[in-house]
Order: sequence, then C-alpha cells, then structure tokens
Amino acid sequence: MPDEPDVKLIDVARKAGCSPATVSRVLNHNAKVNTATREKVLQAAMDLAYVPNGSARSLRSTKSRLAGAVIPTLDHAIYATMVNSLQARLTENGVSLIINTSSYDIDREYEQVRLLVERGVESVVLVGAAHRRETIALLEQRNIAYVFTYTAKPTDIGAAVGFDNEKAGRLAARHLIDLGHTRIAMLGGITINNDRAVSRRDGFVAELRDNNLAPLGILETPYQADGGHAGMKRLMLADTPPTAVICASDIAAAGALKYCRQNDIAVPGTVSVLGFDNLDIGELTTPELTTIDVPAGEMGRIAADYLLAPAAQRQHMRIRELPLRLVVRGSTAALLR
Amino acid sequence: MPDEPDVKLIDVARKAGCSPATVSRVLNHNAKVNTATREKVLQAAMDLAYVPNGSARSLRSTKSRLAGAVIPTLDHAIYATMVNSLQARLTENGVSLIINTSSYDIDREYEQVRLLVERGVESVVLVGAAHRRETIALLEQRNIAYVFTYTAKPTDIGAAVGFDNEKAGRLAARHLIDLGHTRIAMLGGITINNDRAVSRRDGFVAELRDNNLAPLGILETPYQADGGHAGMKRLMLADTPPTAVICASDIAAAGALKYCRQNDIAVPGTVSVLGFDNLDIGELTTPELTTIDVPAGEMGRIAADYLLAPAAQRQHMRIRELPLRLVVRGSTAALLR
DNA sequence: CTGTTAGCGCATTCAG
DNA sequence: CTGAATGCGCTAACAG
Repeated sequence: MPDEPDVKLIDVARKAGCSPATVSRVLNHNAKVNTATREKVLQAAMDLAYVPNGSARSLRSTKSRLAGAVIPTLDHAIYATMVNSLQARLTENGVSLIINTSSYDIDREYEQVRLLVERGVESVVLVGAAHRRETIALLEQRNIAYVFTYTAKPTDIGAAVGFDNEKAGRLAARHLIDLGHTRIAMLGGITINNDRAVSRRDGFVAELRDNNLAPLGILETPYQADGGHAGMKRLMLADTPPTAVICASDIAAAGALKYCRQNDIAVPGTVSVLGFDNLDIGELTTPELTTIDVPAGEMGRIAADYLLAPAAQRQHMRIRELPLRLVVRGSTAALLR
Repeated sequence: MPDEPDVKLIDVARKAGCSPATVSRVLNHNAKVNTATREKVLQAAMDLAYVPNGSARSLRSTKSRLAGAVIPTLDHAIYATMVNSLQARLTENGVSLIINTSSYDIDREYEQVRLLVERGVESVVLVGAAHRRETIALLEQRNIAYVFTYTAKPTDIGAAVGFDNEKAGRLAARHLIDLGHTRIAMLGGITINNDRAVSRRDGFVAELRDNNLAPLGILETPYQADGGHAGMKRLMLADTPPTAVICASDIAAAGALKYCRQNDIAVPGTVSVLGFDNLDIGELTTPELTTIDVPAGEMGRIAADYLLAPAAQRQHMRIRELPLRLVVRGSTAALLR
C-alpha cells in the first residue's frame, strides 16, 4: 500500500463541488453552512479519508490545541495518576498533551518548557511552585496559560491547583502528637529543587515546635522503597530511636515497614509509621498504612479545566486549594507508656 | 510584561544583518555557514529570545519531530514506566511525545491514532498486537512508523518489541507444576480487547494440558487490588479450592494476598500465589511475591530506538523479543502432602 | 450562506 | 558560501 499523495482540503472541496473555504467552515467553527452542502462535504471527506494537517491549521489560525506538561517523572504513581486524568480531560476537549520529564531538575524543566513553546502549546502544566525565572518569563511573554500543581502557592501571576504542603507536614505531625508521641523523626523527600518536600518538612518542624517538641532527626530519601528501608534502619539503630516516623511517601513507608518486619520491630507497637500520598500500596502492606491522601486525579482534572477555560474566566480560578485528608489505618497508634 | 509581538526568523535575520535563509541554515542542518555570521546569528537569536515556530517548520519541511503513544492507561505502573523511558529516549533525540489513553478500547485507540496523525506525528507506539484494521491502514497509508509493545507478535507489516505472552502463561504454569501443584487456578486479566491477556491465559491452559492437567478455574479480574481480593475469595470458597493461583498482575496478587491474610489462609502454606509484572509492590507484601518480570523500561527504550532509526535500518529491527524472567520469592512453595 | 484573496512562518529550491 | 523567491495546507477577511 504505497503512500498515495496526501489528500488535502482542496481535494475535498473539489470532490464536494465547493470552495475550500466552505470545507474549512464545515470542518471547523460550524459557521452556517447549508445542510445539503455540509453533507456533501462530510461525505467527500469520508470518501477520501481526509485528515487535516494540524501544522497548517495551527500556523494559519495560531491555535494549536496542544498542551504540555513537565513533571518530575512518570515512574511515580502520584504523577502518573495526575497526568492520566489531565490527559483524559484535555482529550475530551480536543486538546492533545505533550509530556516531558524533568527528573526534579528545574534547569531541565526550563529546557523542556522551551521545547513545548516551540511546539506551539497553548498551555502548560508544571509541578510545584519553584521554577526558573526564565521559565515563567517565557510563558508569560508568549502568553501561554500555565498552572502549578501539587501546591497551593501561586506566584504573582501563575495559578495553582493542589494543596498546602506545609499544612500537610503539620497534619502529619499533629496526628502523631495527638497519639502522644514525642520522639518523632522524618524520613523526608529530597529537598533539592523540590519546594513541596521543603514545605512539608518545614510544616512538620513548625508543628512540633508549636508543641515544644523538636524533631528527633530528619533524613532525606528518594521516593523508593529501598530508601525507606535504609532510612528506617538508620533511624532505628540510633542511640535514641523514634517512636514515630513520618515518611515522604507510601513507597518509602512501605520500605520502612519492611525493615521493621525483617527486624522484628513491631509496627505500630514499637514505632508508628506514617505514609504520604495514599497510594494503592498503602492498603496492601501489613499493617496497612496510615497516610495523607493526595488527590492526584482530581488535580489533573482541575488543572485541565483551568487551562481549558476562557482566559477571562481563569482570573477567578487562580488558586484552588484542595483539602488534605488524613487516612488512619493500622500503622500508627498511641504511644504505650 | 505584555506580549511583545512574537519575534520570528526574519527579525533575527535583520538583527544579524543577513537573510532569513542564512538564519534558517544556522538553526538547522548546519549547512556550511561562515563562522563569523553563524556567531552573529546565534547571538541575535539569543538576544531576541527567538523561539522557532514549530508549525511553520513542520508545514514547510514535512518533518514534525513528534511521536505519539496510545496506551491503555497511565494509571498502571507497567505502562507508566514504559512511557517514562520512551519519552526520555525520544526527548534525548529531539522528538516530543504526545500521549493518549484508550482504556483498553481499540475503537478509542483508532480515534486517538487519527488525532495523532492529524497532529503530524512521524511515529506511533501502540500496545499489544490487536488493533482495528483502520488503525493500521491509516498508519501505513500515511507512511508513519509504528511499533507494538508488550507483545512479540508483529503483523505482516508492523514491528513489535516485547515478549511472548503465551510463553509467559506457560512459564507461570510450569513453575507451579514443578512445585507439585495440580489444583491450579487463574485470576486472569480481562480478555476483551486485550490480546496479551488472552495469550497468557492460552499459554497457561496449554502448559497445564501438556501435563495432563486442567485449570481449576479461570476468573477474569481488573488490574486492581480489589479485583484480586474478590477473585481470591471466590476461588477459596469454592468446593475445591486451588493450591496455587496465577494472578494477572502483582496488584491483583497483592489483593489476593490480603484476602488470605484476613482469612488466615497461609501463603504459601495453603495456597501459592504468583504475580505478574514485577512491580515494586512485589517486594513489599508479606510474603513477598513470586512473579514474572516484565521489562517495561527496556521496552520503552527499545521502541524509541526503533522509531528513531532510519527507515532502512528498521527492517532489521522488526521483532525484538525480550526474555521473560521468573522471579522466585516467598509467595509460592512446593505443595505439601 | 458562499467564493476569492491573501498570507501565517519557515525551509527550500535556485541563482549568484 | 549566501540571498531572493516560492509555496507547504489551511483559515480569516472580505466581498458577493
């Protein structure tokens, strides 16, 4: 099946016996076109298996129906889930999504955004509130809509949909304090270039301080089971081991749990473990994980709605703080005396 | 910062004191250009923060540097991981990736592919070997490179990178047979529109038959923990419960494990449980999961390499069957008599 | 309601 | 090595 010369709009016009403009009208903004000719055009397009040329279309109309997302990685469910719903919502509205990953590196993020701009995206989804000046400047200058996710902290100009990471850190600490713990450690995320991890840590520390407590230790660990495992080991072998540990993610928490199981450390008897994200895995470990729910899917959906909204309406949608929810399961318990 | 009128190639030319053609040459195929003027052009482009217009570029050159992927969902690590490495490899080579999801529906898949064609993608990644005729015809007709993943079964014309799903089914069965099991059930994936689940089931049944065994039951379950939980329940409450169960994925297997734990059914003492995919979660359950490794990341990388290769070379890369690996951990054991 | 005209921004001929 | 000219396929004005 050799490639027949691509059929274009003008071929459809010829076959339908009308002008290219009319074909364009039928295929697009549905401006008033006689029903009879409309049918003929549609028929002709069908017969010829016509597929419009998006490049030509964008070039002429300066509308690309393209959006971009730059996320740290797709290899973590919390981002994959967000992108999944973002993509679904955008596609429902005829917008295609280009995805790029930054590996948590804001310089790479900038490069990727540049690429997206080059591709002609009309909107961009970013993660977090910390970005290079150039990134934002570029977006502003090209008049591209953008929104930050996983944060509720917009810049002067940017919008945000997500949650307050500091509150998240406080919420976690609060839960453990309420259970009577005083020796609380954190197995936090890597804070370099990750403003969300920073805020959560700060919130955690602040909440302890407000209760005249100090963290027993703050370790940073990648969002992986191994990291949680190794971190828990360090924590539990210390002179003064914690009675409660806040983990950067459910994955890390599951790794921490594994360390405890392997070493006959009772959870939550000896040490309480708190996860973060509310991933599926939290219900599959033994004990099941107490965690903080991150509404990833909803974030994707809302981000899409924001970007799809007419520019005028966007003003009123600039901050969308989603509620944080503590999910209490079996891995945390009151401190035994 | 109001939107200054977008700077275009001709502006760069003016600023650099040369013709647009020269600027184009500098920015692209690096055809011989005097080093001095090249520098001036680069400088001017920098100063003006010039970003080329991709649409115009593609329209003129008929090269879009765009690829597309249509996968069932991003909400399952096995696909997200593949896409993650696919994207990384493509980006390294200046190709952007548009992602669409089909929800395991080949009619939707066709729609998405059409959209991708419209966007001008030069190559497409699909999952599995079962697709609508129209999908393949469209790709062939437009001369778009495409590759199937998670399968080693190419069509007459399409390429494939993945593994033999029937072998996977057989491998799973083999492991349990070797352990002395005869009452073996399957908690398989939904087979509608999923040729891979079909093949794995067929391989499973075939291997049993080759050993004069018949499956004790085959249930279909979505790739979720709940499904595994519910399926395991049905299986274990049957008149003749199995002594070994093959699950569609590690997620389902983890759900099955949970059911057993809740009901004091010993794993692997009373029943062995075999997972599939080798996700992180497999090392975090109790017991840890015996599973079959699916090289998702490698698939993405290889698929990218295939699509990036010059058309001539692709002929020699059409099938790439990756090895399947049984990962034995604690959830399977020899049958006790 | 429909056709005609004129580019969108760029890469590619073809001459110099 | 460089410039001038010519559309890529389509849609937005403007007439009719």
